[in-house]
Amino acid sequence: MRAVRTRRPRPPRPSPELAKAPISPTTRSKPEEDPSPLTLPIKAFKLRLANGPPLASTAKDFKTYSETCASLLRLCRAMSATSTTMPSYAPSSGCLPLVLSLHAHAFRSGLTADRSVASNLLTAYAAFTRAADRDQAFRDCVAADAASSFTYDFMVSEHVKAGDIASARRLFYGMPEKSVVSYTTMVDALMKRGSVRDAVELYERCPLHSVAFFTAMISGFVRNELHKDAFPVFRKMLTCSVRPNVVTLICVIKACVGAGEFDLAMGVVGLAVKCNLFEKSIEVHNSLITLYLRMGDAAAAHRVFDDMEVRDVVSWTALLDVYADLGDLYGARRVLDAMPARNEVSWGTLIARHEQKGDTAEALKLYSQMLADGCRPNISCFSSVLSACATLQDLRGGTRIHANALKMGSSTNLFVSSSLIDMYCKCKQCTYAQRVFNSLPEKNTVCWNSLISGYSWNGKMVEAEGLFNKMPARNSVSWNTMISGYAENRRFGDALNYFYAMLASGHIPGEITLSSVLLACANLCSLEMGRMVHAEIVKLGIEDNIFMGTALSDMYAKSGDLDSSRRVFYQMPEKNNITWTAMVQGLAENGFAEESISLFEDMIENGIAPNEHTFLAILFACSHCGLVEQAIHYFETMQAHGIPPKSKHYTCMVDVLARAGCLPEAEELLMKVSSELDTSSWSSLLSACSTYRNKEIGERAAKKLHELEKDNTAGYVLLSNMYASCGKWKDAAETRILMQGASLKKDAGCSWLQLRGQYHAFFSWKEKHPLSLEIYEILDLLMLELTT
DNA sequence: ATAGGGTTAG
Repeated sequence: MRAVRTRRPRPPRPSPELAKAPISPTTRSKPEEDPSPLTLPIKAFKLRLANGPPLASTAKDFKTYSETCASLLRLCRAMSATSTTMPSYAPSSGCLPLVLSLHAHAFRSGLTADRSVASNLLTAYAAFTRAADRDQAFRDCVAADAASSFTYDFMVSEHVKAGDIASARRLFYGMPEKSVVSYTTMVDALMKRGSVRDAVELYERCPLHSVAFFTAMISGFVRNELHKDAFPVFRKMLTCSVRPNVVTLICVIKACVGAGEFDLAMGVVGLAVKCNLFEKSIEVHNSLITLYLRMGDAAAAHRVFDDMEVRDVVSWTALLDVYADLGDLYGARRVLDAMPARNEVSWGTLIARHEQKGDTAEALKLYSQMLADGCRPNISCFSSVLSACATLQDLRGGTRIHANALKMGSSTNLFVSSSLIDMYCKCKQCTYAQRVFNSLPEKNTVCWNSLISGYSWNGKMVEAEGLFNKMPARNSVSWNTMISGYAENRRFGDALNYFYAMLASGHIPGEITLSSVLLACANLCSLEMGRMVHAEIVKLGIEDNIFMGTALSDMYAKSGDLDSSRRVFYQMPEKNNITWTAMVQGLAENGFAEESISLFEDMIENGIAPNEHTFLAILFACSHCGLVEQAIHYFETMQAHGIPPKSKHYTCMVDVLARAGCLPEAEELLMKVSSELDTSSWSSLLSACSTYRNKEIGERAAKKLHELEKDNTAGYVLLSNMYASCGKWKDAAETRILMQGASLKKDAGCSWLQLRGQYHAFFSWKEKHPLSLEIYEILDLLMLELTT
């Protein structure tokens, strides 16, 4: 024990001025008026030590001292909250010596075993974060059989606060009589660590009840996103006639919101009204705002806000979210400006909403404004703003935010690092992403998924597959990532193989899985598999889902089963512009050009906004019917809709004109926009030149094509064809030789079919199918059957 | 024991 400096050189006499005497050297230079009444008891106590009778010599006296000391300590703790602005309030500035002195005295007097003294010493040392002294005091207590239930409860919560759940657990199981307080502490700690199973086990074994205990379970389930599990606890609480309080109510409402159980929520609110629970609680009102918002009743949410007598930042932020949820980001911004005080959550909400709505640039701008406003970004904010950088592929911005996160110590947070991995991958920096991933001390499935998805986004399926095989635990997102990754990289067969593996692993496919699988089916023209997926969708009861319907209708159209495609389309209860576009396109590509055009007109009449893909489909339809006038009309309509034509649209228009024989017009259009076009437009013109035997334009087109792309085999073939069609056999032959000289070969076209899960490809000349001899024999037999 | 915001798949 250290010697305690309790006496100052010149002990002040008790007099009115002395009440204002400085209590420690650090405060001596401070202005005499003290802003807080908190220091007064400490001064009084110091005076008592300085001038009063010697310290207590009996347990009773000592109890008075130690209790005084404990209450002083509570004051110190309250003041230490303001100790950053006022250093003299820091707990070390005078109280600790008092405690040490009291402890020494108690030790000398053999009073450490007094229950009250022991527990006050314990709390005192805990307040000064002197863990070793605290633990010694606890051991003294136990040895002297002076440990009360409170002592144990306190120590359990001390260990929990220090994050030492193992010690807390050991202590808890060693408790002679477990109190409901310790049960509550343990359950809460376990829930916060995500050990839901352990928490539930304790809950089921606990013979005692209290509001806090039940509430801790409810909030624990909510924290772990197991909203539905919270309801039985609430029900049990009511059957045990434990009255819910305000905190319970808040947690239960949150559970209802999370589970989407709004009827139940209204029942709970009714109950709360009956119990008079939410009269003047700001917190309950705040949670009501969010409840009504999630119910889709923005007006009611607003009313709750308006009716509140006192509002805080949370109320205002919830209101901001009401506006944002209605899509009124401008209104949300106005709320932010009108708020009496903003914090990082208010800014973060607005930023997240802009990011979600796709206004990523504005999200980044708001982020800078937030920093300028003096708010420190938190985990959520980093996540959304990094996500914005990912969509913008803004590597510089993303790196800067990475630096900010590093500085704030948030870079190893799993939410932030998942976003970082995603951001670096979207910016084509897989190495950095991998580095972020490697630097993580602990990884969760989301990080793994992010990196896998990042590699597949960059077309690196080998790496993606390697990670997928290595990861310790997979969820359905992991499977979806692989399946859609293969579908995106046009490896449709692999996508289907992963789908089979997913089913075998016992994961239930969801909308996302099935839409990728349908995309694969559509591209493989695998009608059989597509029908199976359709059946699966009906079985899962999600056939009315707009994504499912669109993907199904598209799959049938691409597989050539237009009847089924139409049936799905017309039975859909809800359609969006993508649904309509897919159908228009399906009809166009299958040669139902008139029907495609009339469906497009229906679409416009129904007020569905066409997009660039819709127009591409309709131009395609026109080109196949030779409807030049119509095509020009739609081409102009498109621009009137504010959709700038892209190279594919020009290609299509050139194709329309060229097919109809308007070769000079086609060439003129091409020359006008040539720089933005890809080579296919020139190929298309060249091809038409061979049909219409136009040698002059054809040669110009071929020249242009050659300039743009030296290795384009199609160009040589087309040119050669054109010469052939004009009867210029010599030129045709020379072109072929030229092509071979450039060591180019025409890519072989092929067709394929699926048989018992295996794909068989058929080429026009090379690489004969291994069974081609047999196949042709059968074919001959069939032909014979048919003709006789 | 507590209200407001967040990451990966289409």
